[in-house]
Amino acid sequence: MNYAPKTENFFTKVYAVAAQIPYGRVTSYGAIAKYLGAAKSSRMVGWAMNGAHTHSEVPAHRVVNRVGLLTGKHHFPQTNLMQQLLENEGVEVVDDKILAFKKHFWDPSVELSQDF
DNA sequence: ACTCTGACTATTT
DNA sequence: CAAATAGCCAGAG
Repeated sequence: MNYAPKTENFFTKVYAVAAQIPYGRVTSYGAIAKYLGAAKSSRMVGWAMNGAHTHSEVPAHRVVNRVGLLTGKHHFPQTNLMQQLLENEGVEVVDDKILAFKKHFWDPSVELSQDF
């Protein structure tokens, strides 16, 4: 399993993982990148999310940076949408920051079977 | 082919 | 503890 973040294959994996984020849970770009074997390519995860809007099953609002900050909110149709969606799922968000982030954190490397 | 940019992160000042 | 620095790598002009 040495996943090389070559190209689309990497994007596909990102979408596959993001799509499996449970309701009311959140994860980070780095966590996904690491799960895919590209911990250093966390940026690519974010880049992938940029095109995730074409994938209806990819809840981009559940993906935040490592401290639970809604850094990607500006990429949503509405600036507040990301926070609204999270709050709607029971995730407390204040000032673009997820409260008790660790509590809602969902680590694919742990929750998932690491088996593609 | 080159340069700049970016939904990131870890490390060092 | 806040700010700067360095890796990272794919897309766009």
